[in-house]
Parts: sequence; C-alpha cells; structure tokens
Amino acid sequence: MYTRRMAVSSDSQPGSAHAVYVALRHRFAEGRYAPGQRLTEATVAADLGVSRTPVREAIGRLLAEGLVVPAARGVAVAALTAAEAEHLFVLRATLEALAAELAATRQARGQLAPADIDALDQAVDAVEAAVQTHDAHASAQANLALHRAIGAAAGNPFLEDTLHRVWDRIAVTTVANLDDPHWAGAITEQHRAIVAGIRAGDPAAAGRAAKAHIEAAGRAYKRAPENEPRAGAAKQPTR
Amino acid sequence: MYTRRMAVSSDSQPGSAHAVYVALRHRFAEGRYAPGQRLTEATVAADLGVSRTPVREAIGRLLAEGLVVPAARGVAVAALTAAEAEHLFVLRATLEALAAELAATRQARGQLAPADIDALDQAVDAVEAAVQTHDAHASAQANLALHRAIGAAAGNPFLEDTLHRVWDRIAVTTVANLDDPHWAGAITEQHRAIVAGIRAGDPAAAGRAAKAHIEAAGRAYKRAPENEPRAGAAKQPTR
DNA sequence: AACGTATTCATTGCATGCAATGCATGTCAA
DNA sequence: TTGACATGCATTGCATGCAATGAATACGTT
Repeated sequence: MYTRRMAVSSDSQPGSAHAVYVALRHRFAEGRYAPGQRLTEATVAADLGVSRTPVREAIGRLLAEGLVVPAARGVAVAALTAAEAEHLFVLRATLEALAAELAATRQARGQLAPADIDALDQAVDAVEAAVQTHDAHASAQANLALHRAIGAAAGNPFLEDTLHRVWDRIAVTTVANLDDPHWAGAITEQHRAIVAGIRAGDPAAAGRAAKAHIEAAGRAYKRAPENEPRAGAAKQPTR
Repeated sequence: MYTRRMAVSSDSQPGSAHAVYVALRHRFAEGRYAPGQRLTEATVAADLGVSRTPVREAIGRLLAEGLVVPAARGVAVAALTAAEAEHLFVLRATLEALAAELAATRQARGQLAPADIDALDQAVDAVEAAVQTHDAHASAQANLALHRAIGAAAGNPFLEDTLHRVWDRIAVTTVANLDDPHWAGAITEQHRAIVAGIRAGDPAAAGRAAKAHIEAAGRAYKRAPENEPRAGAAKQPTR
C-alpha cells in the first residue's frame, strides 16, 4: 500500500507530510469532512496512501491552527460556534480594513502596478458573474480570490498570512451567504467601493469600505439559518 | 537514551512533541539559539532526550509559524530583516489597537471585572519598576505580561492567538528597546494612556493610544542599532 | 593552480514496530 | 433492570530502521 502516491495538487513544497496537510485542508474547505467528525491517523493514512507518520505531522499542524480539535481518541474536525464566528468576523473586519488601507497607501505611492488594480476590478466582476449564476462553490472561489488579491496588494506578508488563517477558519461562509438575497445584491457594490478606495489611493476610504463589507458579511452569516446547526455535522464532542 | 525525560515546564498539554515545541520556543525567546543558526533533528533530539519523531513534529510546527525557515539541510532559526520587522509592527499596531478597543468596549458594557482592570494597572506599574532596574529580561517579561493581559481582556480568542504569534515572531524586541532612553521614558506614560482608555470604557481612545504605543515601539526598534546585524547571528542562509 | 567530476557522508523523510492509554463493551452481582 | 467492574481493543505516541537526497569533500584532469 505504501507505494501509492496521492494526487498532490500544484503545491510547490515537497514532502508527504505537507501534501497530507494540504489535502486535509482542501477536504475541510470542500466540506468533505463534516465538522465534528472524528479523524483517526490510520484512516487518513489509508485514504491518502501514506504511513501514519506524515499524517501525524499534518494533524499536529492542523491542531495548532485550530482546524481540528482534540477529541476522545485523536482529533475531530473543528466546528464553528456562533460566538466563534462572531469573534472571527471582528478580527477579519479589522484585518481586511488594514489590508485595504495598505493597498491604497501603496497605490498612492505608486507602488502598485496598474495591472494589479485592473486585476482587482476583474476579480470584482468575476464575483458578480459567479453570484448571478447561483453557483455557490464558484462564487465562494471568486470571492476568496478577490479578497486574496487585496491581501496581496497590501504587500505585508504577515498580514496576508494572518488573513489566510482567518479565511481558512471561516471557510464555507460565503456559500451559505449566497442564499441571502440582500447580501447577494449588496456584495458587488461593496466590493467596488473597496477597490475604488484603493484605486483612488485613499486609505481611509478603502479601509472603511472593507470594514463595512466584512461587518455586513458577518451579519449575513449570522442570519443564515444553516450556519448554526451546520449540515451533516456528526455528534460534537462536549468541548 | 530513550527513557530520559526532559524537564517539561508547567505546560498542561501532554506529549513529548509538544514539550519539544515549547522547549524550542523558550530557547528562541531566550536567545539561546542565535538567528540563522542551523538546527538538526538529531541534535535537538539528543539535547532534549527524545527521539527524532517528536522533534520532527515540533520543527514542522515552528516551520509553519515561520519561527524557523528551511535551510540547506534542515532548518535554521528565523532572523528578522528590517523590512519584516516593519511589517510586523504595522500588523501589531492594528491588532493591539483592536484589542484595546474591544477591552474598552467590554468595560463599557460592564463585562470586565474591576479586578481585571486593577490587574492592568498593576502590570503597568510592574513594567515601570522593571524598566527602572535596567533589567532587560525582566522588563521584557513584564511588558509582555501587560500586553498579554490587554489581549486577554479583549475577550476574542482568535485575536489573542494572532497577537501571540506576532509577539513570538518579534520576541526580543523590548530587550533592545530598553537601551533607548527616549523609549524607556515614554513607555509607562503610553501604557497608562491605554489602560486609562480601557478603564474609561472609551474604545476610540484606548485604540488610539495602543496604536500610537506600538508605532512608537516600532520606531524605537528601528533606531536600535543592534537590531539589524543581530548579535551572535551565524551566517544567514541566502533566503 | 583552477576547474570539473566522482564519492562520501551527514541528514532528512517515511514506514513500521511496540508499548501505553483509556474508551467501550460485555459480564456479573444486587 | 441497573450499576460496578473487568477486559479487550482501537488508537495514539514514540523510537528506530532504511532508503533517498544533496551538500561537502576529495580527487583527477587540463
């Protein structure tokens, strides 16, 4: 069994452990493992065709990041309580505001290539198009891509990394939000406001728009009924 | 050799891997390993009296957190370039401002125990006392304790975790800063302004004070001459 | 002497073995 | 039936073995 290699996507870093890590993250994001579901080293190892050692390493990392939590035996996929979601959105709003501010500042200083700004606009358009097709997965992808682009435009690798952590922890959010017509209608407008602020090199405006956008997203998340019980969730360990 | 247990400090979590992780972090913070120094699994394993497996796990986690970087063979203790420090301080300023805001908000809502606020004041006094003794290590400890207390008062575990990451990455900063007389003189005043804002339940004031404080700390860091070459640093791998 | 090439060897990365742990299940008594 | 208790078993956690890798060194060639 140990010769079978798993399909490791276009992730530059070598090593089975990292591949397992990426694979698990991907599965979480896809919702392939329900929150609360228990994960055993042996199972994952068999699934991915590696031994337990790299799996252990990957799980250790996920544990450190809070994507899985210690369970009775081994670990369980972390769920998101309402309170946790609230906290995450508060943090995210501040981080994304900072990202937008920094991007706008870089724009004002001429440190942003025109192509980068155009790419932001295109990303906004892509989200709009995806939302109109009502394809939840594609919309989430496009939305994440836009926010990632803004994060990159900020030019602060630590901020970018932190944002990634937060996004990963919130993950499927956007999928749920799309059912909300208010939200679906407002999202593009808010995106445009952020990009406009960046393009204008106006940090305050960009930051304000970004903060307002995430706060609105947080409210939409809260409204979405299925975010609380969380579809397909297995029984949740007490803590 | 495998029966010898290392002295694991008062860290609740079990497991050699975690103990190794904590031990390495501690050594980094102490400056026992110079930035740029190369670490091999076997060496660390021998040092701590465990096998390579838990060491691998710990190093993997440190790698994920950026505290060590991939080196020629294995990993090296991460150094901090001037640009990286700048980025970290920008992020830190925003995060600590948010923490102070949230703490003040909680205070305004009566969600903070009077004892918590008093503890903040005492922490400020402790920093002042430590700075006056010119004990760099104690000062750094006390300063970190204060900032940690503010982070805790914010009541947002994700923010707290993110702050910890940033602090760990900056680590020895305060030690260097204490040589700066301007900074040593201003630090207590700035600390008091933050705590005053929190006590008053004034998020805007607390946030502003915190942001200004960290920005000042960043400037002090930048001025400190020894932060650039970094004492005792072994040869630094190219990237 | 300088350069290119072969060789060595330290070191990683992964798999597997083995003991420790504690949950779950079954058994027995009340 | 219900409770306590013992036992089994799934599962983890760690150590170690072995092959792959590639940096450093030694060697040979011009």
